[in-house]
Amino acid sequence: MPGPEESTDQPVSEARLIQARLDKLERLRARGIDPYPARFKPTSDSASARAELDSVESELGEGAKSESLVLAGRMMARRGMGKAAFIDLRDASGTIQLHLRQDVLGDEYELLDDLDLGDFIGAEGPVFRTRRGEPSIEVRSLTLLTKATRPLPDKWSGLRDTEKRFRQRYLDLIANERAMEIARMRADIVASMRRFMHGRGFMEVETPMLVTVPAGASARPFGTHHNALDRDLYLRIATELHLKKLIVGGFDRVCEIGRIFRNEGFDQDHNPEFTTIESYEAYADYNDVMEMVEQMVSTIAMEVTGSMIAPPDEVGGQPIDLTPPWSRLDLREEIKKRSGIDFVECDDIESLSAAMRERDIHVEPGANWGRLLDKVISDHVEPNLIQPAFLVDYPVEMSPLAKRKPGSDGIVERFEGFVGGHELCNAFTELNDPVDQRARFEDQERLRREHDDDEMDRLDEDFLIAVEHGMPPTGGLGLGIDRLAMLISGERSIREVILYPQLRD
RNA sequence: GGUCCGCUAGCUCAAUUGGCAGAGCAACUGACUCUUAAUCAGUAGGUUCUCGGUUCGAGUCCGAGGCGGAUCACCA
Repeated sequence: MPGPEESTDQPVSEARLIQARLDKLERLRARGIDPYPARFKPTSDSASARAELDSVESELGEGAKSESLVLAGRMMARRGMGKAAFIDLRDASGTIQLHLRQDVLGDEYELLDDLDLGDFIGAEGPVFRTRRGEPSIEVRSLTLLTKATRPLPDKWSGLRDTEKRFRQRYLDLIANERAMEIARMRADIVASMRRFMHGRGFMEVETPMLVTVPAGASARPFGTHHNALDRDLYLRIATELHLKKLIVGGFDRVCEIGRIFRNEGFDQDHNPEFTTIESYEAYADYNDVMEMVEQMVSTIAMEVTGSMIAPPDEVGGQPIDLTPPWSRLDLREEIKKRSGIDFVECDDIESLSAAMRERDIHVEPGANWGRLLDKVISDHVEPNLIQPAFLVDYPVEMSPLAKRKPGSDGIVERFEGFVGGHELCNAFTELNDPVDQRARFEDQERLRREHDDDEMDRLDEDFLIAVEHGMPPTGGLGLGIDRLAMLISGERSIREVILYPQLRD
């Protein structure tokens, strides 16, 4: 973090802008005004004031004035005309104009000389409509609430520099209305999701982020160290195994909304820390989970935006219709249709690699079979799934935690949900056969060694012991909340839906 | 990690072939009692991301680095 005031490094012109504000600060103090008063209680806000004006006008007709209101906010613009002035006041509900007159305010009008754009001020007075029709506060009392000593970004052009927007998100929020809109939308999405899950009887829990075995997904973990125990720990890469142990413990519907961490690159679809919801429901299977996902996502979209139609995934593209039911597509058939590759025929690394090379799909040297097939899916299938769809029934090789599908050799009851050409969720009928689960983990460990792949899932003995005690039939889900926020807001970069995205130092 | 693009005043952006670094907003001084990107007159404000090189002369060309973005690879 930079020091408090790096005046020696500061460009001269910026230092002069700051000094001008500090000079005003001193003048104010000299006049006995506290530039940082401890308390101020607004009785209204800009949106309520506008509503109040509509209400008194409908009652008393044009030229009506409300009772006196008290508002507080940031001064965003000023238009001075000598003995009168207009100020645009921004608060959390919007913006309203203040009208200040020297003959009304008397000595308090001089306060204006020492105010700057960006200062927080409080104003008291009735709301009225100017001759030009602008709802305005006729200010009878003006109070400085907080002096800002740095200048704001340009009031008209806003803040475009992406680096500054992400590193100093508060400036983005102040300068760009869209930034605030997205942040609100994301908060609404999470709130709506909680209502939905709680309404379905899910108990929301919190499980450890610091773990001794980073298991439950294929990903490279962040490592850390516990000093008192002198022991290496990892940041969780999934919440899956802890939640399933709660199903073993007897809860039949649990979920967790929380941050997980994957030590991988970041780009417009990936951030090293991101948020998921995972849920586990006893006596449900993956068909029940599919139904829940389409209900949940469409309900959230409706509650947050008032529509089940999400913006197109690209400029000029088709709007995305989230209305249930979503298509169920057999994975094997879909891969065949899109790439001509049949993974049942290409059942070893050599034949699959050969089929991929024929189609100019990059074959990563040393990759295992599941990883290769995943590459085929992400190259040829995923980009075509614009309207919401579930890809259903995955090969067991790439799904170590999913239950085998009865009567289908080598296939598990797993699905992934895709929207706008991106993966949204991953779910399965959970594997609860402890002998099979142990064998699957051992396969993963073997693949890790043979392919030198440190992203393979890890054997978690505590989890295996729990499953050996008996986990009822369970349907589980993992869904990316950042991706959901991108979908519903129509933003193409994950950085726009994360308030503080990862950047280089 | 590869390739490409960008970085100029607090903010948004200009700068011709390598030839005096500019504008709008913000700031400062003054005028102005219904403006709303207020208006009018004036003033000031620069490590052109950093370091090195070529050149009489570099914002501009070359090399290295930093940060950001796009794309490819990787990361389900």
